Order: sequence, then structure tokens, then C-alpha cells
Amino acid sequence: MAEPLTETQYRSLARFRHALRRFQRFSEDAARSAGLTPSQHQLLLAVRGFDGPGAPSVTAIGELLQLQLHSAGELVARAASNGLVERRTDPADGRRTLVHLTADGTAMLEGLSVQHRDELRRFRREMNDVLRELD
Amino acid sequence: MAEPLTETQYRSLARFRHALRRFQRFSEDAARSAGLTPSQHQLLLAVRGFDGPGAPSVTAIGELLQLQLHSAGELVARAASNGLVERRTDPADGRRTLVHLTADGTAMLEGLSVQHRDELRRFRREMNDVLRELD
DNA sequence: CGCCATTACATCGTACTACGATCTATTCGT
DNA sequence: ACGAATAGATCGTAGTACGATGTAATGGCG
Repeated sequence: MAEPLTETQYRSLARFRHALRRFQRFSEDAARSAGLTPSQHQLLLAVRGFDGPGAPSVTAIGELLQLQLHSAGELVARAASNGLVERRTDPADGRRTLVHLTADGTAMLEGLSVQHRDELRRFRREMNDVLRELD
Repeated sequence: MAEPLTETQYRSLARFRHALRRFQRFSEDAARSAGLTPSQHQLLLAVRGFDGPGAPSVTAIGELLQLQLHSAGELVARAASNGLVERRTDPADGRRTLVHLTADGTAMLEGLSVQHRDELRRFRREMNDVLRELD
């Protein structure tokens, strides 16, 4: 167990990271071109694609974005002051703050998402090719 | 063209980001547990898995990690002062600095790479499931 | 073969973002 | 009803990538 990697596997790992970095660069550039920070873009997507019932709490956003609670809170605060999201205290639990998209946030996200759908289809193929050599 | 996304597609994008964030969190935690910064870990992998002939230049590292040249230079400098890599002026072109792994750097990378190989196999499956709904 | 544009890298100051530590408010268990 | 736990908010800090700028080495071209 824990066998060392072959040269091919090291290259496979490195190529995967390269592809990942390029995807992230694409995504960051696209977000900034649309006038958003990359973090705020991902926040909008996390809210829009939220799985559970109703709107996500700040804690839920922290889990989705893998951020500490207070980092998630700061991100939501910045997005709110940019008019992208709206905070509403959960009527069922006064400790919770639920995050909703504004019309602006929804519109900004839509254009970006179309671009990302295309880019992700490309990335998916590339990643499958690269990671095939991992076995 | 540029058709709006379905609800399922938004969820697919959001789930992909969630999986990606968790992979990156795993990777960052693993690197830090091994005493490396996440950036330095990725630098080691880029050098170890370098495709071209010989060792990569700082410029090549910038491209692989999608960093500006000077950011790549700073990263290499930090890693060098930590004894992970070694800089050698290219004998064939005095402007170039080629980056080599030290024994220390090679050893640190090996343990991390074993963990990442396993985690990436998991991630690959998850990503295929999630992105299947993108079509 | 000598000059200058180009390439490759280094240095310095700045900004963004995530985090640790700490504080407040609300809810829950008993 | 009261202490413990949960959910957020706030403040200061650190790491990292970047822009702007400076320096050294190379290569093309007359």
C-alpha cells in the first residue's frame, strides 16, 4: 500500500493542476470582466444553485464554499453592499441570516454561467484524458 | 445560441464548484499538515511533473501555475529559502533560471502525491457524476 | 561587430481575502 | 427561567498575487 507514483502519474497530477489552474484563470477573468470578483461570482452561483429548501444561510454558504463562517459572512457583506444579494433574517430562527439574490445578481450570474457551461464541457473532456493515466 | 441554463444546470455548476472547493480544501490541508504552503506544494509538483526537456524555467512555472512571471519568481524564492528547490542559472542562456527539486522537496512531495492520487480518483468520479447533467 | 530592442528575472509597495480572536444576539435543553 | 450552545458580526493580521519599476543577458541587424 502507499506505493510510490510512476513518472506518468506525476505528470498526470501536474497536468491536472495545469488544466485546473487554467480553468480557474478563465473563470476569474470572466468574473472580473463582468464586474464581479471571483469570490462574489461563486457566491452568486452557490445561492442560485442551492439545493436545500428556501434560501441558504450564511453557515450553509460557508460549507458550500469551504470557508470559515466569518469569512462567508464577510463575503456576503461585500456582495450585499454591491447590491448582488440581500440578507433577510430567518423568520423561523432569528439567529439565522438567509441570503437571496437580487435581480442584479441574478442577471450578472446568468451571462457568466453560459460561458462557464461551455468551458466546463471542455474542461471535463480534458480532465478525463489527463486523469485516465492515474490508474 | 447562448440559451439560458436550466435549474438542473445551475445546480450542476454549483455542485461542481462545491466538489472542487472540497478537493482544494483537502489539498491545502494536506500540504499544510506536511509543513508546506499550498502554493509551494503545487510548485513542487509542477517541477517534478515537468514535461519538457530538463528543468523548468521561472517563466515555464508561471505558465504552468497561471501566475505572472514575478509572482512565480517570488514563489520560487520562498520555496528556495525553505530548502525545497534550488535555482541554477541556465548555462545555455544566462537570463534563465532553472528550478530543480532538492532531496527535501522530492521527499515532501512524494507523501503528498500518494494522498492526492487517491483523492483525485474519488474526485474524478464525483465530477463525472455532477457534470453529466450539464448537457 | 556594436548598438538597441527584447527577453528573463528581481525588487518594492499595494490590495484583496481568508483567518484567528473576540463580541453580541438568539435559541434550546432541562 | 437560566446557562450552554449556535449563528453572525467586527476588528486586526498575515499570506499571496499583482502593478510598477529596475537590472542583467541575449539576439537581430545594419
